[in-house]
Amino acid sequence: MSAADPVDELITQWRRERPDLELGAMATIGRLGRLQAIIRPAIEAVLLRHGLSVAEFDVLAALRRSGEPYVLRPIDLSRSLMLSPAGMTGRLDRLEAAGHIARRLDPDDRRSMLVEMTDSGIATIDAAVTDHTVNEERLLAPLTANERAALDRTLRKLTAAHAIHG
Amino acid sequence: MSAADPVDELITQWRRERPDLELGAMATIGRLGRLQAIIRPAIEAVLLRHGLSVAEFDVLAALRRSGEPYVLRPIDLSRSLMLSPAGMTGRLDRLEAAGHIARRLDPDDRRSMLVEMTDSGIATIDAAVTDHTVNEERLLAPLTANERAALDRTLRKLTAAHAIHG
DNA sequence: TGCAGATAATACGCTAACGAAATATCCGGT
DNA sequence: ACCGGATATTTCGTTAGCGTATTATCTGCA
Repeated sequence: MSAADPVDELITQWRRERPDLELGAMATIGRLGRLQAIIRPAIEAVLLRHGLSVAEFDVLAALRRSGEPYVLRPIDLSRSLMLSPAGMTGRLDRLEAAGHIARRLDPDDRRSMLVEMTDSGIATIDAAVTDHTVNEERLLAPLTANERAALDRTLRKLTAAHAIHG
Repeated sequence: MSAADPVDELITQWRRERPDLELGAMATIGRLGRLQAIIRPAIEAVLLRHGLSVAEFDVLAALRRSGEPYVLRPIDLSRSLMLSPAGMTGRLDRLEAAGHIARRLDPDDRRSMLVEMTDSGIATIDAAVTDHTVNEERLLAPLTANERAALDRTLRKLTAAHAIHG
């Protein structure tokens, strides 16, 4: 229990001011947020070397994961990335300007567009995801294999529990 | 390993397209992000009942934790909330308009302001944090006491490891 | 066949953050 | 005592998201 931990400080302050509160969950959820605050810039830094923001990476990754011919509709992308359709329009505009994707009309549905990756987009996402996975392994490297497995199991259990009832 | 888990789907797709990648960390970090995506709206919903956004709650909470007389400088708030000074100006503007804080000149440093909570601000944050902690306990309720303790230990170890070297 | 309601993409206005610049003030070394 | 660099707040311009409205198109039912 090193006192240098910012979450411990926060909890200590709350306990002094509001000794009536149950603070265990606040501590753990606080650590969760703090971990994200550490991880996120570390991930951004690696993607930036490939000229990508996390937002752009996510779109190219969704296209790459979908397999050949790397074509999806904007509505599918917005759903799979949990982004509003309006927000997806903006992201696609930026990716198109960067030359990573191209938009064409969907021959089967004239309401819709088809988003396809360019050769540049494919090369960029393949190089970026290689670095990205190495980086993510590095970020979890302080944990033992057992700790990592337990963490993954616990996170899965939590997300599953909340996915069920909401 | 229920196939309904969106993270499992994502990993399965990547494994098919890029069998050369080490994907374990991506799965765990993906679950971490997904958990945040579940937790965040649940927290927002509770705070909204008190008329607060998470951003506003964080400011009032920092003031409340600081103890009597609930006064801090904007620069201290911006540092402790990891927010730019410009962003803090905006948040304080909104909290002032809502009547939760008041700004006055710092008698000891004329560059600086002092931010103090109003009675309304104190009443609001005390009610909100009570509900908030109950809500956070509920969010972790699917886990056993052992799982919660292990999760907290692991998160602490990870954040500590990265705080040291960066 | 034709029409009502659903659906896809985009445009628009709003919000809230950031970085940089401006302004005012403080402080340490000479 | 003074001056140069540091510090605190705010303003400004930019960015990127959201929700709503708009336009075009599709689909199912009478």
